[in-house]
Amino acid sequence: MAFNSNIPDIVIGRLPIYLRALNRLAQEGHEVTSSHELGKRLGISSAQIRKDLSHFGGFGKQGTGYQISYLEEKLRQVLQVNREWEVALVGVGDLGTAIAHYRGFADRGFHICCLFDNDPQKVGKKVGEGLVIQSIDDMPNVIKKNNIQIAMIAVNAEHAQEVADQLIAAGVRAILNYAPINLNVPEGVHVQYIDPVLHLQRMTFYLK
Amino acid sequence: MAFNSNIPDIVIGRLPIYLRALNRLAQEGHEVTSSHELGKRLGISSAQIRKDLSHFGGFGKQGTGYQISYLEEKLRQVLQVNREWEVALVGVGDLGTAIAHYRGFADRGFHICCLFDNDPQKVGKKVGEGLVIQSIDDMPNVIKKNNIQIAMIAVNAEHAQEVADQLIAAGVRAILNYAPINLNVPEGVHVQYIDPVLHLQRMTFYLK
DNA sequence: TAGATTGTTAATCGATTAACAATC
DNA sequence: TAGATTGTTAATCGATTAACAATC
Repeated sequence: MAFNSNIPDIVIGRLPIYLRALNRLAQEGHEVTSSHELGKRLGISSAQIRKDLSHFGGFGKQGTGYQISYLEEKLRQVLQVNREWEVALVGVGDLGTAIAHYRGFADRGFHICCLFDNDPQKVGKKVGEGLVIQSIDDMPNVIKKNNIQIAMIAVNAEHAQEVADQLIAAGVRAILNYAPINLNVPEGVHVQYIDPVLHLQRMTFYLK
Repeated sequence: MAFNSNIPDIVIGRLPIYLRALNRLAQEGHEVTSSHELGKRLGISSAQIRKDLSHFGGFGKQGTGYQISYLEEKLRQVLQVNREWEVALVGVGDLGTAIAHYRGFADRGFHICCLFDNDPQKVGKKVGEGLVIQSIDDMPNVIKKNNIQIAMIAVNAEHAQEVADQLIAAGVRAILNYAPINLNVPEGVHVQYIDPVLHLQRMTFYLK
């Protein structure tokens, strides 16, 4: 897999969307689809879908389209989601607790394996399926020992950068940040942001 | 405000990010900033920030930069977030409950004013600050009566499109969709998506 | 005044789309 | 074979960046 360097990030960003749509099509009983059908569902041009996929190989057949199960498998390979990933969650307040309870992560291959909080009152408490909240002081060691590469940050904006720095120092390479603040991270570390208010603010521009 | 039609959507999408960073700078005690400082924090070029802002007017001063409180005010005007918005939430399962409890929406001007669920067992129950879950059968009337323009969908993927159709028929023009599925909506209706797993899948591509 | 930074134009860069030969 | 759809190239479109006059 020597293609990592060439592919635009914006293309990578669309692959999970394609994969999700394929899952759905399969669930609905389809076995085959086309760039046209997929594009119609997603509001994306068929040309773009074909172009995106062509970065990784020819997965379709002229005249018939794509076999869904095969394309799913290939996209999972490309995205490296054909395995289970261990994920650390830092911050177990309201938001962190909700995340810890959310089934959607484990269902799709992301297993939350450890929880951290800096509140001594919370340390030792159980959340959800028997996960015990650990002290944030132990975070670096736990991350290193278990070779955890992915973390979610659900602490407040004031502590998010500090937590990120510690996570990265311990070896984390991908961060999903729920704190409403931009993180500064070194080259090679990936950050994605979840801030629902940003999405709402983007839409109010068009209202009235 | 006759600029709505000309501005690229991608520019609109960055304005909330600028606004968030300005809030933060103000909180840290800054009174003035520059496109360079802002860009450094956000990982965006200063030229892009100046270009983006220039779509809406000249908010800075040569030599000194931008007065933060003034720029915040202007961006809030542009985005129409200098007021409170009423938001409906559909689906009060685990995820919906977490959203209903989350303070971040109200804190930033989005007031969740009504909850709907199709489970008769849940209807009538209170969630959070005295909000009562209403039947989804009453949704159209409540939305219309209160002139609600924004809704969040937290039902499962199977019901999301149907719920969206009903919301739109009742007058909703902006939807924040937490269901892991793409929605087909008519022209003039805006949809934004929250699916944290998509963000994780995007990052695993780069790992190892 | 000298230094700094804006707002804007023109140049560059990159992403999307149209079109079509290949082929199932 | 006829019809359909891919994979790919070239053309178009749009977004980002560099550069600088204006000016605080």
